[in-house]
Amino acid sequence: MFTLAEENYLKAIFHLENDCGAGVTTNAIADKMDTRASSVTDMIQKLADKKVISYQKYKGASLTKKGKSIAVNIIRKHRLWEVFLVEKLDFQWDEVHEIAEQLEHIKSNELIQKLDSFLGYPDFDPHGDPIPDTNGYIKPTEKKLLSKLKKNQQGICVGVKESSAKFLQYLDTRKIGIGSSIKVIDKEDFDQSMTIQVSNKQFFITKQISENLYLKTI
Amino acid sequence: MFTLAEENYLKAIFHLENDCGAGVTTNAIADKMDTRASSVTDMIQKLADKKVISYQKYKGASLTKKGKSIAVNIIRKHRLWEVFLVEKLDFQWDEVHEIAEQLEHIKSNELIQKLDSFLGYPDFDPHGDPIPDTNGYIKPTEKKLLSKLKKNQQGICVGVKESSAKFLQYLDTRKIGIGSSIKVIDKEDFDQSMTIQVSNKQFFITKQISENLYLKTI
DNA sequence: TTTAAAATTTAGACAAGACTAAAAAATAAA
DNA sequence: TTTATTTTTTAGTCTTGTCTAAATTTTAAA
Repeated sequence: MFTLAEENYLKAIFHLENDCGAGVTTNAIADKMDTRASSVTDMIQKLADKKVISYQKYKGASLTKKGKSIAVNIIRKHRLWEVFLVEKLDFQWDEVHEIAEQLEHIKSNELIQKLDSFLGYPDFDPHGDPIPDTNGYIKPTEKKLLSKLKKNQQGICVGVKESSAKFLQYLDTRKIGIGSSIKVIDKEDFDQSMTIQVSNKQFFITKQISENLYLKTI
Repeated sequence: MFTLAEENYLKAIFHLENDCGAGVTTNAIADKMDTRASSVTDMIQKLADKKVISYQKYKGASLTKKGKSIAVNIIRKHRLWEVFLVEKLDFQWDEVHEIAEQLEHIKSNELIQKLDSFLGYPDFDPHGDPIPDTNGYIKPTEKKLLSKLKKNQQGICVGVKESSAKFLQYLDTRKIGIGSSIKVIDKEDFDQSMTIQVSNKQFFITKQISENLYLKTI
């Protein structure tokens, strides 16, 4: 059985490995977990003892099969709870992350199986992230960052990379959400800023925004 | 903010104070929490510093207004989650206690308010225990232990005192549940054992059973 | 390639929450 | 009321997870 702290480290390492490839550095983890490098070293040594990560001094860490399976299960729980909060309890999509951070640590396989069924076996969470199945399988999705699109290309918004409340609220005020159709009207080479069209309205957005919106192109 | 351990102590003290009157002894708490008296002493000193219990050396502890309010809120959360698990996720009443023990510590007032609304503002949990309202008010119920009834008296089962899975399963196999009509057919003075009738069937039950079933007499 | 800077690890300390063993206080029995 | 027993508290230790400061290793720069 794993402690709350251990579970959070595993989750952080999973996300870092996913975003930046294998071999996660101590500092990267410290940064993500908002803690000190020395604390991270302590913990990854403990996790290596437990065979959930492989680790060599000064060389960074990466999840073992077992570690990955634990991490994916936590992510599965997190995303299912987010669906519950939005679909059943009428939370907004920017309000659910923190609560799901707590709920993801509740230990009961039967609970998650029943919750999944109650929610109708959803495929995606409210931010468009795929929900791993019972076996930890994550359906690969062909999604593209809005920032990668060229002038006149368009797509459907299928997810957000960042899911901070502030960013999500920014999107809300512009009526951008999962399912929105977005077209690049103009793109500035110099700073990657864009003019986009979302259902008849045009917006000017910075690179910071376009790098955090996932589209499915059509 | 209170830690998980602190919350569990407050809850235990609340229940003990409710069952046996004010001034809860160190040993009683140790017993309930399955820990050592010395650990309890450490904790109640900390809780006294935080003004959630009043405590004098060797004299036992009792909750302050603030402590009681925290304890009741945890109990409110526990019972609402139990309703959710049984009503929405189709758990049996003997399966929900352990999961609710975890869920009761999730911190979000909005979550509980929305859960309450989602469940239709239930008054009782699946074991017949009243659910405190937002202000911590617990509706007083006139319920009586089955063991207090005399021969030929009867009532409706409105709750259980103990809610261990084993006891609840015992009741299940005899088709006794919340709402069951129970009549005392015979009572043995010597050991307080009883013969009771539940919808046409008669059972022999020991004192240990009758002391854990609450009835509303009619 | 040697030096400087950055990243990582170790050493030692601390708080929370538990434990054992021993001391002190309260209660029950003689 | 004095003694014996039970209850409670204190003292000291342990584990988990964190921290700071210092030492070590790796990487980047000159």
